Amino acid sequence: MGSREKILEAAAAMIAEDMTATLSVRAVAARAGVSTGSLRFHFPTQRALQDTLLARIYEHTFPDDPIRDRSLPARDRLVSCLRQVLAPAGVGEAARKAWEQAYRTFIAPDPTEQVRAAYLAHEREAARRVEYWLSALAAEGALPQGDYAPKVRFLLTVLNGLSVERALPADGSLLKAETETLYMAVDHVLGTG
Amino acid sequence: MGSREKILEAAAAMIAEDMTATLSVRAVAARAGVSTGSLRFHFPTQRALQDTLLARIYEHTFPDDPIRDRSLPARDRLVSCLRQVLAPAGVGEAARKAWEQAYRTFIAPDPTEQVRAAYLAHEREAARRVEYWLSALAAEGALPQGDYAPKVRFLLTVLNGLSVERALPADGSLLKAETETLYMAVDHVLGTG
DNA sequence: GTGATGCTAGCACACCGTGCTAGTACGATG
DNA sequence: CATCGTACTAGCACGGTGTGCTAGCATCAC
Repeated sequence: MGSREKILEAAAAMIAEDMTATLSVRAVAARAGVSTGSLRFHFPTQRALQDTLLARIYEHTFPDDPIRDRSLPARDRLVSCLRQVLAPAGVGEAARKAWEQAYRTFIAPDPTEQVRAAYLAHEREAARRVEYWLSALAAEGALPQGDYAPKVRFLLTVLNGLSVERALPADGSLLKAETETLYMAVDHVLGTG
Repeated sequence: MGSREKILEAAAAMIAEDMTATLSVRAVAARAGVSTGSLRFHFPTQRALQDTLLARIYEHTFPDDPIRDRSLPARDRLVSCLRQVLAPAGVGEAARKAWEQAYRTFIAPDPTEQVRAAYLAHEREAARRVEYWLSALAAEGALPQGDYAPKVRFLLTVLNGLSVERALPADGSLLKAETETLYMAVDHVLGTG
């Protein structure tokens, strides 16, 4: 097995064991039984490693991803994927229950290291998914390539806002407002607004 | 001037110059002309610095109606105004307390008509302020006139997301992420992105 | 043989946040 | 006056991060 493959396998294993793993150069290299220099050769930047790994993971789990269905405009696909992230937030009564759960686990208790780690795992997982979608759309030219981190954070913030608004009382049509807001956020990220 | 004040002033200056600045321990200490140990004494963790600075910014920048001050770009003014809405959300421990309050009053209880009305009053008040700012900016041509409702809802959703993220554990720089996200939202609304 | 190329190993550098210790200024207390 | 405790400052050390660089080792073409 080539070094490149050993590296990817080690990194995947580390991610699988602990979702909050940071995948540092030295840790991955050691785990793979490879030198840092070798890792650097195959993945010139740490970002490259993360990207390749991310693509590999999602390629494996979601062979036919809606993000790749080119029969729809990019913005529609991204919105649909974001809704997927939003889905566990529930609606109506379920949304309130979901927020009760979230509040009790992440906000109410003192932020011990354990609480922090648990939440950051959730957050990072969501970020990974969003980042993957953005990179997939960037591959087909729907948005410029580069550092997606700010855009990812932006979208996650919008999702957080929408999810809390699902638990709060609302006056008008939640669906319409939510859809409009989602498209605004997506249009900004894709530059299609 | 005390060290603590010098540190906060230096950090504020660095943020003002470049909103994407990272505010590392040594950079801030050097800029303030104090040692890293001294900085550590006043702010035991880097997160503490960020939180106090954020709080300082919010309490310090309270011009009565900055939206009409044409000496600043429209986007800066709008961001500054939105921060005003975000201010009651608090920072750090206060943010968690604030969310406890919000949760207990608006999410936890069954949404009786009274609860609904109370929340909607808040929401409408916030919406009114945002809409006022948008119309003021539209009057000077910073954005097209028309129906601001979708844009207002969009901005309020972003603010909701940011406020809940203040109460949740965070890994990186809250200040930087929050500023970037605010500017993204504002740039989209103003079409300046 | 002689290079050129692909890959590996490993060190060096410049950062980062944080812990720790020695030292200084100063007011309260004996 | 002397002494102690407290508030503060300075600065180093440690372990962590990503990245650049050089030297070495195969393997193939000529």
